[in-house]
Amino acid sequence: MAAPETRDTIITAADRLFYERGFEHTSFADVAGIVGISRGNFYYHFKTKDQILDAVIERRLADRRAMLDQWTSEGLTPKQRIASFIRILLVNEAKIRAHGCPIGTLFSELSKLDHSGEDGARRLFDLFRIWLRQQFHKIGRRHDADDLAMHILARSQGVATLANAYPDEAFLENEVSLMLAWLDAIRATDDT
Amino acid sequence: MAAPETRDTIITAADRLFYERGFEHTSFADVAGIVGISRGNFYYHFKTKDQILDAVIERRLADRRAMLDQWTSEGLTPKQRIASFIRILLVNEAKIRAHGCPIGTLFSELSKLDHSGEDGARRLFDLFRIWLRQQFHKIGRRHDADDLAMHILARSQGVATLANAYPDEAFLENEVSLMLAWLDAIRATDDT
DNA sequence: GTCTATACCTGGATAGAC
DNA sequence: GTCTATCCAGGTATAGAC
Repeated sequence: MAAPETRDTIITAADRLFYERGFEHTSFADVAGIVGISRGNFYYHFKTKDQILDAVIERRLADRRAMLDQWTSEGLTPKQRIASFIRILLVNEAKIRAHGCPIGTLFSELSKLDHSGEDGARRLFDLFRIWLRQQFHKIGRRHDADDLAMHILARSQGVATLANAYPDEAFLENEVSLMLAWLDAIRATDDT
Repeated sequence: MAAPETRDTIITAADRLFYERGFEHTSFADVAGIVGISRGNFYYHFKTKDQILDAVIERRLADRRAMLDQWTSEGLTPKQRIASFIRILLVNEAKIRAHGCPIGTLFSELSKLDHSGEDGARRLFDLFRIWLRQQFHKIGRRHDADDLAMHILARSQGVATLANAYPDEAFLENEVSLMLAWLDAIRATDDT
């Protein structure tokens, strides 16, 4: 039963390196070095680099899904749940300043590679988009729930990008406050 | 006098490919193929790949600077100038849907490579940030001009990222409308 | 399941002829 | 200024021993 453990360790290491250095810039040697196995052994667990990417995306999907599920089952109101989403920027502040958003930067990279994994990365956006849409729907914003979801997703992405470009400034905290204020001002009435 | 032309053509081709495929994923052979020269000839014009990157960044800086200078000298009000900035998203809509923001995606990539060019890419953000700050300052927002500049920069970045992820949706136009409405509501009074 | 050794290719970079 | 030929490093992937 040692194999699954190694496989898991590889995914964890690859997940980290893909985030910190990017997918293409990360080599098998890099991952193998961290895991402490030989490059040859790698191919016992993953046939190609794309397979590791797929596994990393699945891992990220599972992680995020678990997080959203927890918020959903915690007895929070929909608004409080959306606030939790916004506060991800604060919880992961140090990493975002250093490497940007793990979802946004991965998508951006794969998009340029015209890589098939682009679809996988988009599923990460979809996960949040659909979940956010549901929350806005519950608030009563039935007609523009998706627009609001996309709006808050975009704001988060932009904040992550600029926080990465200007990591030593108070910008990130300021913007989170603005987003929470925006959320607070949301009323249970549709635009139309 | 043929040399400068070739050099210029190389920069133009590299600029396009770095945007469409990313810096690292673009090879000398790719650029040479478009320009129509041999790989060897390349090194007469640029000693290293980093030198091409520097030239591309300088080119982008000059292009954007010229655009901002034009708006500044066109007799527009500061608000109208900021609106012009926001409408970049519409002017370049097709490209943004296909490849994201040329500045944001370049920065994101170089950031992960811990590349020295990261500083160059940040200068592109700085160019817009300082210019936007000046416009908000002229409106009368002396105390939070920089915050407002960063806010609109971040919004633009986020919109570009998500428009790239969901290119076939009306999202981009919706968000531009929201940003213009936000701008319209700005009053000449400081927060403090 | 893990190792070493190695094949093979791509891509950056150099040398030197024209 | 442009070319061809070539070197070399790094990276994916395979073969086969242990």
